[in-house]
Amino acid sequence: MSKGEETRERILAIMEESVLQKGFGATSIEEVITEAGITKSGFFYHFQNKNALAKALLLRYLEREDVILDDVFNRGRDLAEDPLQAFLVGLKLLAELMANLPQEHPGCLVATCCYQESLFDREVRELNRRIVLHWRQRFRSLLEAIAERYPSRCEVNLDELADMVSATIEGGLVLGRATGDRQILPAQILLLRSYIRLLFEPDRATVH
Amino acid sequence: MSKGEETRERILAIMEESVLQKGFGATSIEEVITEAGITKSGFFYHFQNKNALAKALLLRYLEREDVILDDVFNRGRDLAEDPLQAFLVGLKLLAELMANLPQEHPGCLVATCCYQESLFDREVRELNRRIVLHWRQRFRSLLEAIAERYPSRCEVNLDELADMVSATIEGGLVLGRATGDRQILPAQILLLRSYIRLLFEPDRATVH
DNA sequence: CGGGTAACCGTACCGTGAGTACAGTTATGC
DNA sequence: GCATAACTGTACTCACGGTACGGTTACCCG
Repeated sequence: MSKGEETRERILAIMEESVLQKGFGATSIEEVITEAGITKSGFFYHFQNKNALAKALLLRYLEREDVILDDVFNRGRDLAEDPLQAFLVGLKLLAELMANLPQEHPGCLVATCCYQESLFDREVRELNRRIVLHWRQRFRSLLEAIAERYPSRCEVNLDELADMVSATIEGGLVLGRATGDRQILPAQILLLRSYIRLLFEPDRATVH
Repeated sequence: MSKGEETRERILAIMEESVLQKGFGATSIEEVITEAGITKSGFFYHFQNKNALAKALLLRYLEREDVILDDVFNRGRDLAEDPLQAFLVGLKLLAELMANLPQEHPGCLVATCCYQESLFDREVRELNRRIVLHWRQRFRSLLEAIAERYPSRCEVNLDELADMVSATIEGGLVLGRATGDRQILPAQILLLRSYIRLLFEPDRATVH
């Protein structure tokens, strides 16, 4: 990594932490460059403006999220070859991961962007949109494998069900952030898990 | 309503529309007072600062939300006396309501506040927290009536299940906003409804 | 109908933060 | 060792939140 890339990465890391903690609008360039040990000119050498920074941040975030989700659901697949069990394990691992996040868990950058729309240009919004559709695709493919093997107890659209995973995470983050209760997000993921079980898991007397 | 209250209300209405569309930080006092036809002095006569405005906005929002939710779930109760059926009808009505929102559906002020935290003081954040707990209470009481009559197929915590209603709405709003697809939110509410059915509805061959 | 107060207006000002301009400087990699 | 990348420094502009404060208008109440 060249020196330039290194500085750029440092800016992004500092920015991300602050944005997730305080929001995008409330994070000033000045405080970022102070912490990064550079000057304003240095900052604008790397990023045209705050918008470009947001875009880079979203891209970086997307990649990291992908790695985390890949990891969780791949481990699920390793532990159980059945697609349903694999997904359920993945959700449980995800819930555990979210429960053990270090202090003040971060929100989601996508949601942050959502509620700051006018600060960003069309390109950023389009990127935001693509991320959500990417998540849909990710979860849909897992759900398709499940639906192929197990009939669902209730007719559901797989795209919508895939969105439900994202929506649960986003919703759980909002509530967790609003209340300051970090257990809400993992609890919501486990409720989603329970729904998936009721939907696809073959009959038993009563599930517990 | 006195002239002062009228102006205050006008400010709040203009502010709310803009905040839901563009976010809190991106809505300037100047543009609000221009649209309201008053001066800066006039604005600061009514509100100490932007924070006080946010607080008033949240309170107003809470009341309106309450009216809407009361209406929807009371109508559910009127249409079916069984608490489960009443809740299911309420959810369906809510989904319909959300599907038919006029253009660019607004986000949620609570979520907006969540992702702008540092802009607000402790009082606003505390208010935000209380709103979420109020929602929990609201849905919990409906769910308790259901759980009393119907055994659940799967052990669930009623507080968490109550939160799931809020989380579904918040999550659906985020996704809808990010993608620009207004159908996501109602679809998510219907999925939640399907979960409630699977959880509590007595056995039939297959639910459709 | 007079007066007091609520509901503003006008003007001038400050601090902060985004962003621009542009010339100069240091460091790095080939 | 030299070109270029990676900055620094200084000096602005503009928008926005917020303050200060004196003056003005409108409304309600006795």
